[in-house]
Amino acid sequence: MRAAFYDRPVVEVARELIGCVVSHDGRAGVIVETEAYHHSEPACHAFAGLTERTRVLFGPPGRAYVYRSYGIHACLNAVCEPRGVGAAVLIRALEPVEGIDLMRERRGLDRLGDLCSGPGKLTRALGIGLAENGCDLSVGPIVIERKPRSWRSAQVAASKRIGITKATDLQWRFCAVGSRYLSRPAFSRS
DNA sequence: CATGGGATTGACT
DNA sequence: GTCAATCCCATGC
Repeated sequence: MRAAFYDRPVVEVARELIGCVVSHDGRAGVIVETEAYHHSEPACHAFAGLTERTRVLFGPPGRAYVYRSYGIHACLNAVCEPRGVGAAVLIRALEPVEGIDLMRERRGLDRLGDLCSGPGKLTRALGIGLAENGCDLSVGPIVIERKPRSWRSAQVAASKRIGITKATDLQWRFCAVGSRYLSRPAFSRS
C-alpha cells in the first residue's frame, strides 16, 4: 500500500494490516498477527527518543523498520503516523502462501505452522535482515500489499501485547480469529 | 567506562 | 518449566 495507508493512528493501521500480504525475495505470507507501538508509551523503541537505531522509526510512514532483537533475530515493523512521530506496527506472524519450500529450507523445518509463527521466525523464513531497514514498503525489496478478497471480511481480535515488561495493559495486539499460524493463541494467561 | 536488559527462539530438563 | 546466544543502547558510577 501507499504511504497514506500508514499515515494514520498506529493502532488503526495495526488492525487493518491483518490479512494483508508481505512478500520478499520470492516468498510471501498473509499477516495474521500484529502489535502497535507508539512513542508515548515506554514499550516502544521511540520512547527514549531519536538514536541511530530508531532513525527510521521517526522517518516517513510506509517504510520498513527492521531491528535486531536479543542480539540475534531481526524483527520487521511498518513505520506509521506522520514523519517525526515515532510509531510502528510489529509484524508478528504470517500464514505462508508463496515460496514455502524456500521458507522450509531457510528455517530447517517442515511444519507449515512453525515457519512464520513469530517475529524472528518470519524474517528468517522470508530472508529479511537489517540490510532492508528503511526500505519503502510500496517499492521493495520488502512489499506489503492489500488483502486478497478472501481476507476482506476476516475477524480480528485485540489483546495484550507479548514479550514486554512496560505498558503491558494496552490491548494493542491484533490477531486473525481462528488462525493456526499465530505466535501464540489470541488469549493466553502467561 | 561497566553493566544490564530486551518487541525471541530453540534446545534441553 | 529453564537457559544461553549475542548486540544495541540506556543508565549509572
